[in-house]
Amino acid sequence: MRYSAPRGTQDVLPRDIEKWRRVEHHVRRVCELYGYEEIRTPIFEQTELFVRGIGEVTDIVEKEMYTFPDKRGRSMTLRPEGTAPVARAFIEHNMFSEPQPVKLYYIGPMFRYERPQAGRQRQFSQFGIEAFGSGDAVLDAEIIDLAYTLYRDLGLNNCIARVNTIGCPACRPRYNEHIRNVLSSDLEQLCPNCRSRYDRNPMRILDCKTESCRTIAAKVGPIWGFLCTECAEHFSSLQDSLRAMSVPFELDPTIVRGFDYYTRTVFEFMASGIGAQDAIGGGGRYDGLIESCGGPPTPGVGFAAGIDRLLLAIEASGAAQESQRTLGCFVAAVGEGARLGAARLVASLRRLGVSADMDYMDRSLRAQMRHADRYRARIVAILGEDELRAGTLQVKDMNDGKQWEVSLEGAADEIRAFLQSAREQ
RNA sequence: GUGGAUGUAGCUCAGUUGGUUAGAGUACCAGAUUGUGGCUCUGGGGGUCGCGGGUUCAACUCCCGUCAUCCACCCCA
Repeated sequence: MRYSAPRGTQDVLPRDIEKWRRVEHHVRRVCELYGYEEIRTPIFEQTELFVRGIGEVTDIVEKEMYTFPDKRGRSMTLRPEGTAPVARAFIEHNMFSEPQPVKLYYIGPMFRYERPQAGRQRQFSQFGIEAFGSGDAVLDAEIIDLAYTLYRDLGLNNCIARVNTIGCPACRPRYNEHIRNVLSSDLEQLCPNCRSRYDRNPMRILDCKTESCRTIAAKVGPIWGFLCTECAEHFSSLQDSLRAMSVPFELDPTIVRGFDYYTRTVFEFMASGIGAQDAIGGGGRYDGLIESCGGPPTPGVGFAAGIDRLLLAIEASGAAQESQRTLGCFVAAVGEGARLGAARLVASLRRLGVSADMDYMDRSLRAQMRHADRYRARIVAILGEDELRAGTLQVKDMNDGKQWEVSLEGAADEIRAFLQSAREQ
């Protein structure tokens, strides 16, 4: 039996690891630059947390969760997103008694049982940020600015935030009512999906991709005019803040987002050239979430982005480089008697902080040189019977081919010094 | 969950209207007068042709099923 990685999962091989580390590095750097602290939550939670947090009638909860019973029969679920677990931790550790707002970020694998395709895996990596405790629209803008800054730092230019508001439980029903009124005569023309949305969640009709639905939905018009005064103020304050921060954005009334917990601000970032799954980040405000997860009424805003898709977008936009292993010193041993001496030298080099390696395949000197070259070793130290007798070592600079002799005693220090000065040039 | 495309060496792919021991490039290993890398040359190992049936004298090739991968729908990061 030959095993393969489970459907929708992938191995990140050594040659690609540098790309991942680079993105993860920038994520951590930018988040901390903006005052967010890392939090790590479990990879699985009680199923109930996601059902309550994300919403019972969302696609994620209805058909995409990796749910399993543990040995005591309790229903557990591999986290499909990061916000609900972080909200749970916020409540569990009484963070509402810490200085507000509490600004957290996370990064790690998420799981959704879906058919894989370009930019969509069953296990995928996501990072996200959450700010709890403040309802200030400036904070919403700060988060969009953080995302924008990160994309720029990763080399993703022409990234623009598409921003909208979806009101609050006070004013949204009026807009939903409006949508139903406008579309009541066109019900027959809508796709089956949208027909059921008409009753359950009419706003979702606005971001349907079906051409016919889009033309029909176009006559609904944006929510702006239906907002309550608080939501309208919040929305205009958000735009003022974005402008003050010089964050480019465009208003897009079709952005409505998929989770139940969103209120007021919602936004998305798209990339081009990475396939049909082109959302590389999105988020919004969720003032009701903490309460619905069992905590005190606490406002919050957040954002999440898929690392895998960022990588695709970086790849599509051009410069991405493969990792190459490099070695400070390869020690080539000739003859059985030299092997021990080579092992001793390799060990001392490593203790001095010089990356070093040797041959373990009983190769000829020629083959060892070839390998040193493939390992991209800067220098090769050659130790044979002659050198052993004389207590010396041949050292060769693989860049210019120059070779010289050093005394075996203190060779490690000399090699280290050479590499040091070579690096400084 | 639905639809389409594709499965031949580690990787990228050839393989003629079905016809003998299934090929190339690359990667890997070794060697090129026995102690020196990149370039070049030579040789070598490596494939139950995804899997299971069927048609046929004969199947990598045709048919059915199945599994996997990719792409798209749905939805999202």
